Amino acid sequence: MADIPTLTAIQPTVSEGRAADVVVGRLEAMIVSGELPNGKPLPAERRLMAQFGVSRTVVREAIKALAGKGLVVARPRFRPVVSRPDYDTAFGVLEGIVRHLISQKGGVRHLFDSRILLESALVRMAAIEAGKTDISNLRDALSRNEAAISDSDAFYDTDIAFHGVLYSVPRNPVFPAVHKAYATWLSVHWTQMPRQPERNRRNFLAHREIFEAILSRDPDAAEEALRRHLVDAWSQVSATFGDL
Amino acid sequence: MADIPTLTAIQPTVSEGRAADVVVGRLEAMIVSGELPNGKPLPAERRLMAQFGVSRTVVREAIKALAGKGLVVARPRFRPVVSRPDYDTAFGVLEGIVRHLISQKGGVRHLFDSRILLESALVRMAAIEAGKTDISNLRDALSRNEAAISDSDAFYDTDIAFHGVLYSVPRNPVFPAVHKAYATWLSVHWTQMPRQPERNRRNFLAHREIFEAILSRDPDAAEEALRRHLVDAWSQVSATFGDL
DNA sequence: TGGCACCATATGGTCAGACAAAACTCTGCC
DNA sequence: GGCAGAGTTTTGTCTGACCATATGGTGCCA
Repeated sequence: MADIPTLTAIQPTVSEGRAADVVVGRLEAMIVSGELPNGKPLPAERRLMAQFGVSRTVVREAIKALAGKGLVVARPRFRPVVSRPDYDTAFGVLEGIVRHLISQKGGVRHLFDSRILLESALVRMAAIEAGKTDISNLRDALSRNEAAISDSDAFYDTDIAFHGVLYSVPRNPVFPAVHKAYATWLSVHWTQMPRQPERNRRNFLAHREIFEAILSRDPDAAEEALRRHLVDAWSQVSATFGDL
Repeated sequence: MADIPTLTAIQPTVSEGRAADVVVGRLEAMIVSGELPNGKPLPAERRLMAQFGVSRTVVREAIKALAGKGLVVARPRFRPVVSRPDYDTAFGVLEGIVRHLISQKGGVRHLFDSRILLESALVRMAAIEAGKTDISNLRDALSRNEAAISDSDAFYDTDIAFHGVLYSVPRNPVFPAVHKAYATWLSVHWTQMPRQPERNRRNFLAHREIFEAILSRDPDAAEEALRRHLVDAWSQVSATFGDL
């Protein structure tokens, strides 16, 4: 045996790997158990090094790793804040690497195509089994969308919100998180596009078409309308940015 | 200005934030540009600190951050290895947090339901526009699946492979990566289930049904068969594990 | 000549202590 | 009671050091 002495003070059973990993494991456990309450700042580094019997180097590496896992959010000069793992932070972790991915050739296209496929399935589902609440949410989102036609910024927000309702239909927290991720990752291109009320109206009409197909419980028509809408949106994007 | 002196040696324009972030940015650029070749180990920490004019502390934090972004893979006592960002490593980054997510109540269920929805869309697509190659891949995967009915381990692999062909139909690198992620994250439960040839045969028949619906270019039948298959698979899982 | 054991060195992992700058806290004043 | 300022914490970074292991070369032996 004869393992690193400092480790024995922490976790005698797990005597392998880096000390930082052990600290990470400990902190993870304390976060999920609620011993470190969500939203509260982590204890100070010096307190942690005393608590775990390791040097500050190790503590800081552990915190870095936690931040990479999305279990804490760390602004530069501030105390890291605990954030219990949820689906949004999961996709938040992807942020960094996805920025690289979409900057590669075809990256945006691949991402957008995946959205088309997923959202097609969602509208089908909506057409088949949307409940009263879903319909009502859709209707509200649609009317807000219409009201914003002359204000391109507001239209952008209500546009996203309308599509967002679709992602809420399955009552599965994975999908809203996916929606937020799509909105974030694709916003770079979308917000840079020239937007006129004319375009907004066109998009609103597409939304209404989708809504009406869902209302008539016609999945094929709903999917068809959605695909037309998204393909059209894509052609706007690619007309602006050229080869992606 | 009067910024940190060590930073001026690195990146005069970006004089904000932590020195480690600057190093991260530099290394990121060197990785995507290919200056640091994919698969090759990173330069030694002491070399990097000389190159960037920072202390080893900063270099090590930068490497940690890179690892968190999935741009390098770092085994404990070995040199970190450069890994150009791709869709697989993107989902690999999620590994840590997803383990927490699926351990929460309903986590596995949410993940599996999202798979059902996505895969439904994929079979529809396959039924509509699968090419000769896709059909042939499907057929091969199916026959390998049949041949493995009596060997549960092999059956498990060919089962995953069969579903994997579905994810390859859109010719979009996002989907194979998603498939791999699903397979990884759900394997914990799947491999622990009691598996007999009887069950394998049942699953194989479901696969064949899906394949034949695709062959007959019938998206509704294909989706229907797939949903039945996956819902059945889920009932096996939940019968084994109870409340998830 | 070729393979293997062994040793020197390079490198990663960790520690201790130090200092500047920014954040936090508490106190006293208005 | 609210606010400004001083003192205290805390983070970010640096330096220098030590240990254990990975790596690479060297010489021995078959």
